Amino acid sequence: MNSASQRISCGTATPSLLASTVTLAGWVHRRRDHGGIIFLDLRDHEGITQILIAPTQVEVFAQAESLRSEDVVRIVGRVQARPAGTENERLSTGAVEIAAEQLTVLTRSATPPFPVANDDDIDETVRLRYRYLDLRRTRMQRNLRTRHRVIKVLRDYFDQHGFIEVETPLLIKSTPEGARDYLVPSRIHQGEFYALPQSPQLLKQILMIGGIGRYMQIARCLRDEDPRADRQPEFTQIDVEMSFIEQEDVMQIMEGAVVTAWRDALGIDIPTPLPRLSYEEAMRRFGNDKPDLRFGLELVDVAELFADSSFTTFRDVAAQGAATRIIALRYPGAASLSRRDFDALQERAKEFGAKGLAYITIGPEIRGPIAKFLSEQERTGILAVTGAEDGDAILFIADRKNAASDVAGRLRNEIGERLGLRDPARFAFCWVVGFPLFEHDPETGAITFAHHPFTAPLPGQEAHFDSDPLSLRAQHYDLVLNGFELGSGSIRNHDAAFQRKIFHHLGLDDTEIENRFGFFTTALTYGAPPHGGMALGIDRVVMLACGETSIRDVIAFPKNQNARDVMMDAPSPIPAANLKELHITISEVQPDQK
RNA sequence: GGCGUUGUAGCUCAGUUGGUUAGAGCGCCGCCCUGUCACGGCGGAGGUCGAGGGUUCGAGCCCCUUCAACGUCGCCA
Repeated sequence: MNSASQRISCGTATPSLLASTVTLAGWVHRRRDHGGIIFLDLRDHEGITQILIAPTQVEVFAQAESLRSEDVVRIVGRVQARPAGTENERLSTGAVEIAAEQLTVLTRSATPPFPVANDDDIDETVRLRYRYLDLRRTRMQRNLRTRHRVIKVLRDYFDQHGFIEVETPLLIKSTPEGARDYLVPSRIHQGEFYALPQSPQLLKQILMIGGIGRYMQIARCLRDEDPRADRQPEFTQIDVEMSFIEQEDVMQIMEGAVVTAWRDALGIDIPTPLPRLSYEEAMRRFGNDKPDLRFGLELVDVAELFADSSFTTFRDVAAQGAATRIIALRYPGAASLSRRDFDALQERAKEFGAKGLAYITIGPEIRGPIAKFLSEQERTGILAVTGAEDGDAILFIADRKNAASDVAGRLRNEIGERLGLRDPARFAFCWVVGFPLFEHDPETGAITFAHHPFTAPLPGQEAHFDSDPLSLRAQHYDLVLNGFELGSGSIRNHDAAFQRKIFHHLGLDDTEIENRFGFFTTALTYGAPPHGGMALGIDRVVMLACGETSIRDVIAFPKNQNARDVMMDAPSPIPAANLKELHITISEVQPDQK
């Protein structure tokens, strides 16, 4: 290498370097070979610089002719202004080019299976198999850098607010509630298993008992459940816990965290305070405990309009009062949809769990299968409460309260999607508070916790604790963005006896409590401070910040929807000797498996 | 586990009512080209039509089974 040359990156070739000799290295982004002259676009993590290979440089020219996409080269050359009229305004380095004097091929690349030089959509399996090539592309470079900046800003924010980062172990005890655990067999202890943490929940609470005061961690969490676009077997939370605080304190800190992240990492100002909705209100207006507030189209209760209706289906539902809902949902512009379209919409509603979907269309006349049942008074009332206009359709969902809300909420999101109202460049945050403490498990009918069993109820409900547990509200708060739950938190029970009472409500006897949570209930007896916290799903935060629709696009090495790493091919069988050492025998292997 | 969509060249896709030898663009290989920047021109190679079975004189196309990817429901304290 020329010792007199200055090392620069492919993103920093500027006119200030004119006439100096520089060294730069990178990947061959593109080669434009004109026969008598060759242009190389050289790329590294900072940008692209054009290299000029002149025919007078005989040896360099001969080597450049052999270059192919993604070969790795080092160039020594002089920075020169591009001839007038040949500047490239789309490149930050487009005013200059490097006239190559030396060219060293550092590595040859095999022909890439897909183009690295653009962000065209490629089958995701292929992207993941060759993830190192995908990571070179602009999209993943940008996403991972955004991810870094968001995490960096959050770490700094919590540091400035007196939090310290504490690492918690990955090999912990299985506590078989909630999600399925990933298990790790113990070699030393035959037949025993560690679990990988679904979250550091109990550990961070014990850190509070340990006097840490303000804890945060960029924490990896592992749950053995089926992946989705917004769920991975392993994912990252920014996990927070605080002592001697109340719900409002945690919400203020976390609100500040996301607003700071958007401002300092993304350059976007989010108006504060963030809107707050009660759980009841969210379900009533949006049919969802994570409402997408980028658009209106709110759910409208119309049961009272049908109290004396000749449409008996609705009248019967309305007669059941508060246990049921009849919801009207405006679908702007849908009056022109065909019968087929509405049939498809009804199918969709049934997929969402609806028993049926009634609808009318608004125009000079009100039409639709149920129109003939509607009195003039009902028609007027419906138009008034929904605000529907000519050209709209109105959908009706009538069912038990929770089912109707849920179906209508899903339909609302679907309509918002169809109408293009879910603009990824808009960020509509909100808090949802006042969740129930307990709920019915729809399968067993038993009482289960709505969030987790360590959540404290709102104070002042003692009178109902035993008589009507389902009426209890929790000190539990969710942060929601654009219809995604970004994070969930609560004030925790810090009284050992009360925590035990909660466990009893959930059907655990003292022996089970001792076996599963004994270490924790014991810790609570030694002066646990009042405490609470929250965790934000970083992958979802960054996904939305990047305008992506899958968290796989903001994770360097994600699993596919079958929980498989297709680059490494994991999971994979292991040698019998390893199994033996772990005291494991495989009881059955399906014959079609490899 | 259920449902939906998709599966054709390395990549992105087209392929009519079932009908001769399955196509395009990009990429790849060769030749030409001195100011391009998605350089251009000429030529060429490249296919288990996801897999298996069936119907048919004949299947990329129709039927059955199956696999995979993505989306979704269940699931995700």
